[in-house]
Amino acid sequence: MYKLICRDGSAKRGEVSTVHGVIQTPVFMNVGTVGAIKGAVSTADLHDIGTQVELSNTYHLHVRPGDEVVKKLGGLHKFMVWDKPILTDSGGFQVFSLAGLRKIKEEGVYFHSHVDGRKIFMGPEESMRIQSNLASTIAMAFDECAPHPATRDYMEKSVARTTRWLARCKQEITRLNCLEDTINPQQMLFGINQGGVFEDIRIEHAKRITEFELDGYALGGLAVGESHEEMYHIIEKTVPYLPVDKPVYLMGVGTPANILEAVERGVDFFDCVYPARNGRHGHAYTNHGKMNLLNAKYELDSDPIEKDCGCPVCRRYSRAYIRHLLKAKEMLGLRLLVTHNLYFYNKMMEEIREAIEKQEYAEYKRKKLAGFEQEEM
RNA sequence: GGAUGGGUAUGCCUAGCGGCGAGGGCAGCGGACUGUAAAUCCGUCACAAAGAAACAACGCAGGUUCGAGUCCUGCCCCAUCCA
Repeated sequence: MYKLICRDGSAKRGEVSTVHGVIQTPVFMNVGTVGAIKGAVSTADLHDIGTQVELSNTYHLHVRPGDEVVKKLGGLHKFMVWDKPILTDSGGFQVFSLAGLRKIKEEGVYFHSHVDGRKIFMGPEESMRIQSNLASTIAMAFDECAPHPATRDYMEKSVARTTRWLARCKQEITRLNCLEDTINPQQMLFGINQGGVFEDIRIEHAKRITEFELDGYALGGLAVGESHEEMYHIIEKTVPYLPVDKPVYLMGVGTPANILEAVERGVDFFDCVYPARNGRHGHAYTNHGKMNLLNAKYELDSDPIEKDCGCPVCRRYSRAYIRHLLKAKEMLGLRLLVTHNLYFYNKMMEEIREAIEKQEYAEYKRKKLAGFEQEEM
């Protein structure tokens, strides 16, 4: 259930009530693809840094350890020891990212497992069944995340198929939620809008998927190679065709700046591998932009990543120490950086929610973006 | 003193067995990454250079050869073993 608390321009401040608690939106979901945030960050750590929703992946958990295993162990929440909401991505993104290992058909997608090469079939029903076994709070519809660039013809056919798949997803999850041994019979379903950078296809598709009366709607297939301007334009043109009383989720996005722009255009949910991956790769997010702690200039820098940051890392450790850990390939270095980055994202979302409530979003966004442009401290 | 094995570029390790204008790794330095096949990948790493051509450099000195990091001789170092 989505409750719209207030609006500031197109920006929305809302709440999503779920069986695993209330999600304050706009929200950034922390990505833990295989049921773990890469970088050795535990679910206990996630509680400390204000994470509201964890995101895991249908395809990856199906390959290993297997969704049946997770179900036997009581579902993903119990398995990974996380009692707040979990959103599972459907495997649709793997249709895009594992392009060299799969074949798309009307019935679904044939993958070669990236782990051992064995053949895996996943269609809408399979994806829903897996997600039901995982018992996530929110399941995503199985879609094709189409590549960019794509021809108009390809996109039209892909989107039409994604719509047909959505009908099958809806039917299957409705059936699964009624079964007696379903762990989470109140599992929610979000549909996914596609269409690449073709505005009219996006809008037409938005109208079509809205008819399914789902729990939320996502914009997929963005940030896959198109320019920021194209992405913002598509968001701006498509969001008005999605219901205002349902959460809108911009999948896989993005940089702090991307999020600030998308919130202004009415987006409620985000997720991105950036804070975790870039953290593992030595980058720290700050209010003054991104810093690469691997750079030689931090060798003797005894300051924390960010002086006024309230995260558990900045309260204790210096840039020089974290740089040393990264150089020494100590796992602790990755963990500290990823923890800081996720905190940074979570904190920014908190500020965003506050700014919308105060009807100061435009000003908040302007200042925040200006800060990112500043020279590093 | 004798035996054996070695000395390869900018710091370290290493490939090489007559066509080398010398390959790789580590370390260093820089960059990329957007619903995670990513603690990954890419670039750079003698001098000079916008780039191209050309040029320096395999412990040292000679020699054989059309051609030597590679073969031969002497010497200098290093390691291990024997006195």
